[in-house]
Amino acid sequence: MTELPSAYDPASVEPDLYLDWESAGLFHASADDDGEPFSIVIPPPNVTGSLHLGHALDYAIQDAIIRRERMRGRNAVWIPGTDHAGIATQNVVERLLAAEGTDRHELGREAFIERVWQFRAESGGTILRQLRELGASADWDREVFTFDEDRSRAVREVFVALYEQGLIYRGTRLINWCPRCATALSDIEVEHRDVEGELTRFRYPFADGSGDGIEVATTRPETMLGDTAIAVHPDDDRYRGLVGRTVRHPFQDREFAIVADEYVDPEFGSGAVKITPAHDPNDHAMALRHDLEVIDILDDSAVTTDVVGERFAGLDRFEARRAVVAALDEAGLLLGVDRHDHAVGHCSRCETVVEPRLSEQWFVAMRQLAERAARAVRDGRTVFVPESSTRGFLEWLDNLHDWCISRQIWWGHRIPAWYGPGGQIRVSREDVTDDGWAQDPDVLDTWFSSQLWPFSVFGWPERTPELEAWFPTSTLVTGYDINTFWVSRMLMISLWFTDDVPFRVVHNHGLVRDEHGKKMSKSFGNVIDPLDLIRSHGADATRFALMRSAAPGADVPMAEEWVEGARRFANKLWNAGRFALVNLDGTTPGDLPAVDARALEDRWILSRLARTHADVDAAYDAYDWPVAARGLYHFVWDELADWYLEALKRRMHGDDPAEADAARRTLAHVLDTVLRLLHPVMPFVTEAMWRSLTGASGGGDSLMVAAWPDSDERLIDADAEARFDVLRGLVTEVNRFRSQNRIAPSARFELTLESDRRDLLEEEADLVTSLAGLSGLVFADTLRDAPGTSTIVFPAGRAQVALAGLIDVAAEVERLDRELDRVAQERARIEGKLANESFVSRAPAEVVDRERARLAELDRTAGELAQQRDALGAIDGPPTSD
RNA sequence: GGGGCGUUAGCUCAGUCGGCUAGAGCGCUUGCUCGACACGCAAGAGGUCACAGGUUCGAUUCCUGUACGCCCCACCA
Repeated sequence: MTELPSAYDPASVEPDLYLDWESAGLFHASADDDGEPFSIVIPPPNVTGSLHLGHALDYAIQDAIIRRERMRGRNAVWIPGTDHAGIATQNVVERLLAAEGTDRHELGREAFIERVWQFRAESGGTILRQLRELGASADWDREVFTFDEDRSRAVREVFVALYEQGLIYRGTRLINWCPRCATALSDIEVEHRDVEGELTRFRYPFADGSGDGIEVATTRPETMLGDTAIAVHPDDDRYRGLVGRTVRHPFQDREFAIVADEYVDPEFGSGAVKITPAHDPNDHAMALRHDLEVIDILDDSAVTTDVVGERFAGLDRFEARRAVVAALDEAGLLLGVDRHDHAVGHCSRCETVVEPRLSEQWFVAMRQLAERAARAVRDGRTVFVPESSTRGFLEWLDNLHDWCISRQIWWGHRIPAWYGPGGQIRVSREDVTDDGWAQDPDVLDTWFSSQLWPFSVFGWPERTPELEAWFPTSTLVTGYDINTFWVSRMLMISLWFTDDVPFRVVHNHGLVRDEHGKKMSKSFGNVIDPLDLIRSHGADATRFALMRSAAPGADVPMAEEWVEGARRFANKLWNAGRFALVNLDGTTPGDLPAVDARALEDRWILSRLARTHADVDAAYDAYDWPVAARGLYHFVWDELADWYLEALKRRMHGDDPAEADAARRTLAHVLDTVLRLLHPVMPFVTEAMWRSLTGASGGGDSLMVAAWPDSDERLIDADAEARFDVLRGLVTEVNRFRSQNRIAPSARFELTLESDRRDLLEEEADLVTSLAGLSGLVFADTLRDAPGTSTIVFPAGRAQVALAGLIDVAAEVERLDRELDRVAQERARIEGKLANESFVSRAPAEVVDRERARLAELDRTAGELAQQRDALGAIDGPPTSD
C-alpha cells in the first residue's frame, strides 16, 4: 500500500516527473522509429518572449494531441523552437542600449548583431524553460531557431529560387513605413484603428489669379506640400469647365493641373481631391494614370525634407500639419476644420502612425502562390477546425497584394542580393565577395523565415529522413488571429516548394481573455501569468482549466478561480485514487471479472466508462476539448467517485472474498482506463497515480508511453444502467427526504417499499441500504395509509417511513403543500396540451403517450401527497427531534 | 464601407436535427467532522432561453426584422 498525502500537491510531483520523463528519453522520437509518423511543429514564440496564457493554451493543446498520438502508437514528434522575431527583438535590444545611454548606430551593425545574439544566449531560453513547467513533451533534442544555420540556408534557397522564377522582384512602390522603426512594413503589420481626426478644407488658387480657386479637403494637410494635381470626377458638372486649368501652390513655386479621374467620389467634400502621389496609395495610382510628378516630402523619420521649401522643412509630420494649417489660415485659404473620424494605420510593433511612402523595396508576387494555396484548401488537402475559419481565409487569399519583404533593420536574414558596378544586381545562394560588390543592407521580414518552418525544421532543402518521415506535418495548432500572418504563407510557400501542404489540419483556438471576455492587457491590469497558476495550482489544473473552455475557434475566458476548480478536480481524482489504492490491496489492472461475476454496480460503471470512453475519443478526434474535459470530469466526479466508490464500500468491507475480488478488479480496470484517457490533458497527476496503481517504476515504464485504451462497446449495458438508475432514484429521494426534514445523515431508519421494480430492489437491497444509510428495507404489495408515516415518491415506486422521532411535522406539512401546488400546475399544463385536438392528432404518438403517462403519474403522485398530508395531521403533539 | 459571430441562471458557458421537469462550473442558501477527499458530502434558491413578428398542433430551438455587444477585413480624401 502506497502512502499518499490526503491532498494532491502538484509542486511535489510535477518537477520530478518531468525530469523522469525527459531523462528516460520519452520526449524524443526518431525518424526510423516504428509507428505511423505524426508530427506537430510549435508555432515558434519570439525568442525574447515569456510565456503568457495564450501560449499556455496553444501549447497545452499541442501537448495533449501529441501525448495521445504517442499513446496510440504513432511515431509522434513535437518540434520546439523559437523565432528570431526581427523587429520585435531588435526593439527590445535597442531599448536595452538606450538604457545604457547608447544606440545601435553608435555600436555599428556588426557589434549590434553580436549584441543581439548575446542577448539571445542569455535570455532566449526563458520561454522554452517555462514550456517545460507546463509539462510539454516536446522533443528538446530537436530544438530549432528561425535564424540558425540550417534555417538560414532554407531562407536563402527560397529567396533565390523565387527570384529566379520572377516571383521576387525589387521595385519602387508605395509601402507602409514606420517612422519610429525606420523600416517598411507589410500590409498585415499595419493595424487600422479608428481615431478622432479632422478634415481640413482649403482652397488652391488658380494659376491665373482668377476667381476663388478650387476647394479641397484632407485629413493630412501637411501632404499638400507634396501635391502635384487636383482631381475631380469626369462627370461632375460643377467642375467640367475646370479640368485642364492649373492651380498655383500657395507655399511653393509650382503649378499643377486639375485632372479628371473616375476614382473621385463627387459626394465627398467639395468633390475635388488634392493628389499627393508620394504619400497616398490612391493618389499614387492616379499619378501613374495621369503621369503626374511625384514629390516625396518626408525622410525616414517622417520629418519634412528640403523639397517642401525653407518655411516648412525640418518639421515632424505632425508639426508640419499644424504649420500648414496655420499658414493656410494666414494666407486666407483655409475654409474650415471639421471633426472627421476615420481609420488610421498604426505599426503593429510600436503603435506609431504608419506613413504611406514611396520606396524601393523587395516584394513577393503573391498571385500564383495564393491560387495554389486556395486550391489546396478548397480541395480539402488542408482542413480548418473549426471549419468556419475557412471562408474568411479564402477570401483573404483572393485579395492579396504583393508582399513587401525587405526591412530596414539589422536583426534578421540579410537579403542575398549584391549590387555591383553599373547598377548590376546578383542574387545568389553563395555570398558575393568580389571587389566592388556590396550586399543589400536590408533584412527579410521575420515571416519570410517562419513561413518555411514546417519543412525547414526538418532540414529542408536537404532530403533528410526527418523530412521524409514527418513532413507534411499532421496538425498545426494556432489562434485564428494568426491565420493570415502565418498559416497562409506556410501553405503558399510549402505548396510551391514541396508540392505538398505543410499540414493536414489547422486547428484554430481562440484568444485567452479574462473572466468577462475582455482582452488581457497590462493597462487593464487583468493579466494572469500562467506561471503563477502553474506554481500555485499545478500545471494539470492550468491545462485543464484552459482546455475546458477552449472550444474550437471560441475565445477562452479565464480566471484564477476557475483554475482552482480544476485543481479541486485533480484533488478529487487523487483522493479517488487513494481510496482505490487502500482498498485494492495490491490488485493491479488486469482482466475484468467474468460477466456473471460482476455486480450490478460493476456492470453499471463499466457501461458508463465505455460510453464516456467513446464520447471522449470522439471529442479528442474533433479537437473539442471542452466536451472531452467535461465528459471525463463528469465521469470521474459524478459517477466514479460519487456513486461507484460509495457502492463499492459494501463489498470492500464485506466478508465475501469473491465479491471483493470482483470489485477490486473492476475498480483497477476503471481507474487504469480513466487515467489513460485523462493523461493528455492532465499528464502529471495521472502519471503519479498510475505508477502507484500499477507499480510502474517510471522511466520507460510510464503512463506517458502506455497504450491508449481501445473502447469496448460490449461493456455498454443499457439494462445495468437502467437498473442502477432505479436505485439512484430511490437513494436521491431518501437524501432529499432527509435534507428537507433535517434528518441527520447518520440517522438510520427502515423503509417500507412498494415498487414495480420490487424484484430488482429486493435483489439489491444491501446496496440500497448501504448507499442510502438505511437500517433495512421491507417490501409490501400495497402501501397502506398509516398514521404517523410519510411517503417518499421515487421514480420506480413509493417508500414509507415511520416518522416518530424522525421529523418536524409542521415543516413537512408545509413542504407537501408546496409540492401539491406544483403538481397541480404541471397537471393543468399537460391537460391543456392533451385537450388540443391538433396536438393529439399531429404530434408523434410517442410524444402524446408520454404526456398521457405523465398525467397519470401526476395524478397518482397528487393522491399520494394528499394522503401523506392527511396522515401527518394524525400525529399528535409537538414535532419530535433528536 | 464589406464580412462574420454572439445575446440561455448573479458570472463564464453547454444544450435543444422543434416536443421529456432547459444543464454545468463558479458564486449564493441550508444541513453535515458516517474510516478517499471540508480542495469534501447532501440538499436548495435562482432562468418571460435579448426584443418584435412569422411558420407550426407546439418555438428557447426554424425564418424575417429590431436592439445591444464583439471580432475580422478595408488605399474615399
